[in-house]
Amino acid sequence: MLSSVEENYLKYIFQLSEYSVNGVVKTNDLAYKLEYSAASVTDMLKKLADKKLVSYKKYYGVSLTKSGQQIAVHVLRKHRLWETFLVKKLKFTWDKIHDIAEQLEHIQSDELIDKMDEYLGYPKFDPHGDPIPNKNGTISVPNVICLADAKLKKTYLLANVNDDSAAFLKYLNKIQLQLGDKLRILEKEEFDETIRIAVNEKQQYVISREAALNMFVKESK
Amino acid sequence: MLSSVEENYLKYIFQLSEYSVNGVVKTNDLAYKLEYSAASVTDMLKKLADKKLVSYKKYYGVSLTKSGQQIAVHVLRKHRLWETFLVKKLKFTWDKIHDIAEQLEHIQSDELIDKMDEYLGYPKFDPHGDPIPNKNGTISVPNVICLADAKLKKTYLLANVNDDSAAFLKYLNKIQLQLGDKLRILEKEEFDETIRIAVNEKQQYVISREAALNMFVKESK
DNA sequence: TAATTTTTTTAGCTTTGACTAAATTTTATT
DNA sequence: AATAAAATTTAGTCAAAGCTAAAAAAATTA
Repeated sequence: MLSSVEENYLKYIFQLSEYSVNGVVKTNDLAYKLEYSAASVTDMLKKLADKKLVSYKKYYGVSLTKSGQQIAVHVLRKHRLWETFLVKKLKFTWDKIHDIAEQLEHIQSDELIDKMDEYLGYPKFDPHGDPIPNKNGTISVPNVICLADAKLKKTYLLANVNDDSAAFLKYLNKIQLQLGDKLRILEKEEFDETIRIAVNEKQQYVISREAALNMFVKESK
Repeated sequence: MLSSVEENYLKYIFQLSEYSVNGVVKTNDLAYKLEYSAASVTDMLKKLADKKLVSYKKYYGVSLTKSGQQIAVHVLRKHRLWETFLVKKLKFTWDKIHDIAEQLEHIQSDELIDKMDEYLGYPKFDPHGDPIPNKNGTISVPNVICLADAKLKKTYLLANVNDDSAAFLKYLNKIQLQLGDKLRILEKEEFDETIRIAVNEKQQYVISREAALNMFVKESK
């Protein structure tokens, strides 16, 4: 069984490798992310390589092995399920949950996380809009993007909402927004990250970042 | 901020001190409980004494200071709230929750535990029938005992039930048991820990240990 | 290409919190 | 009271996981 520290290394290697060439992560980048010295990171990478969780080549970089990736994805699954729990059940605001989930993700119990998944109704996205890997480690990467990431002037269809609270549903109702509706991005305000949209080429609304994070859209052809 | 290891020491000192004279706990007893060597325990006790969390006298024993006790009770509160959550919300059986709660009790976030308390409806007892300290650290020690601990031949009044699941309430209904009813303990079966009771000097029922753990009684005068 | 800068690794140190073996203190027994 | 046994502490070791400073390799620039 791995320590939480080892789990953390794997998780961050995974996250950095998503934006790197060939999944190879540089020692310094990882050190920066973890806020450790590069020397400490080098040490740990050698240990993880001994355990066959990463392949590490001196002065070149590190990438996850199959088993290393499985563990990383499992940690990510735990992290995102806990975040979902904190927001959906305990009514935390989405900006306060990261540090707590950072601790909770290292609790060791498969039964716990599976029951939590069921309790939450097998959510596909966490409160930040990130996909939650399922029990087998597959991450649904549908061709939808979070409305918060939508491009200016483009038109999208509302594909998914990630909040079933009464308040949110009421809000959607109020602005007459339904799954399948056409959304055109008219303006993105840098200051408070609100988004002005036109719904079905008719009414215009200003959408807060909180709301946008719960809405997922696909490109309209 | 204390490490989980330190928190654990304080928790176990507290628990052992409840059954000791003057709250003084012996090094060896603590070592046995923690499954560590006595030498390791001595080491840690010196460190905890430096931090004014315990008073420790060589060859004599250790007891908690005021601040040490506050922390111990807070850890106990977390442990018991998490156990309650696991049983009430995630439908764990009461015998599987200890090891998970042992990990969860060290998550650091007051906001989390207070929201959890609220979410659970401020329960007073955990699934094992142990009292849950409140936010201020006061442990309600009502003059009730768990039915599972009731003495043979004695008569009690049902004072409290610690399970509001539909199934349990339906069960209580079925055996026509209500708060305030008189329960006489007719027989305690060693083999499976079931208890045979007479309700209001009339019907007799065999109560399973699971059920008895959720029922709290006070002595009938 | 040679020199310089940046990145990465090596070497050696620190703390936490375990361990065993030996020494000491306390308790129990003759 | 003297001795034996049990409990506890001291001393020294180890692994995990961090650190800094110095050395080495790679990348960049002159």
